[in-house]
Amino acid sequence: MKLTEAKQQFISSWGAFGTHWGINRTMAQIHALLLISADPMTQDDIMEELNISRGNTNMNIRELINWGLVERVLLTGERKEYFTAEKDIWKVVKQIVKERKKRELEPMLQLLDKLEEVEGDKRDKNVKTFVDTVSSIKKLGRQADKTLDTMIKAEESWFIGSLMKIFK
Amino acid sequence: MKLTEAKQQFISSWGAFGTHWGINRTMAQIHALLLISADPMTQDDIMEELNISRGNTNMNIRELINWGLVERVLLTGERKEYFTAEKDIWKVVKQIVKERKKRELEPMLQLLDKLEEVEGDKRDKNVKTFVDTVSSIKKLGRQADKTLDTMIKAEESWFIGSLMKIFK
DNA sequence: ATATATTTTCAATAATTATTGAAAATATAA
DNA sequence: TTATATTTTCAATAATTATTGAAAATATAT
Repeated sequence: MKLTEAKQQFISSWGAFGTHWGINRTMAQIHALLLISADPMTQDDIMEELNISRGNTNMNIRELINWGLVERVLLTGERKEYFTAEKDIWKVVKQIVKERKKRELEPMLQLLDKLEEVEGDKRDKNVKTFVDTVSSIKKLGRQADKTLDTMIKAEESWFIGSLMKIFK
Repeated sequence: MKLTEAKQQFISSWGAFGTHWGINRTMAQIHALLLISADPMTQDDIMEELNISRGNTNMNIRELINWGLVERVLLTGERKEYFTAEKDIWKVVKQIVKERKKRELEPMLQLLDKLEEVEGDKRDKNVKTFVDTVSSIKKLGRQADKTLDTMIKAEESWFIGSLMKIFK
């Protein structure tokens, strides 16, 4: 397979992958493109490569910057802005986990705390089922939160190395 | 907070949560409703509770059954079908992980295998960046795949207990 | 200062995805 | 068997989300 075709396939399937994770296709595609590009790219480069409009490109680059996955690069003597993606995949994964934890897991845990204090007699099976479900989700969620904190601080070798030896 | 309100909040935020994970709102809401309901429910019960149409309810129940999160219950002497959700949250999480691994991670790994074999001289930095990126994603992906296999086989106590002691 | 390049915004539009509801299919009862 | 209840399908429609493109804002050069 030629490089051009391989790049296309990677970008396209990374985009499709993203949509299963609540990320819009274009954002994932821009990320993919920057991941496999040796040099930083301008908005115009990205627009041309992916055949998308200026506005779309701009908004999705901003969003990638918000997620901490892409950064602006200033090249001396160049007027245009250049963009590049973090290439260390472990760092990328940790950054995504960190953001999603903050945006999704933590608010959910806060809500569950409130819901657990529902009024009513626990001898009522409807109350009991509700409270039990909420409690068990909360318990698992809190544990996930802690585990993810550990992971965010860890080196890649933690994941690649030790984990499997211990649980084999 | 009253049970009715708490239920509403739980269902609504579980639905919103789902949309960040590529699951449609209604499917997540039906799942939430069944999770916190003491007794199995019919399609009509669900339709009424969530204010959604028969077709929508039916399709999303089917999808939840495909995911292995909901099952049909036959009550003696009843003509209608009843549905109930697995209440053990650890089992639910494992089931979701299992399905997503199969549907998303495994196909992605297969693709990466192919892409890694791209033609071209690795001294060309474009080829090198592409191959290096693909390889490192693959490496992490394979490790994740193994780790998730271990998790799927494990007891909840694995997650709640040992993991933190080791990595504290 | 003015001119030009570049980035950002956002209303209009397009594309995608979810939902309805009624007809068809299936299952159970009489 | 026929009648009735229940489930399933799916074309039409609604709702949501993504994308465009041109105007406005900003930045840099002359």
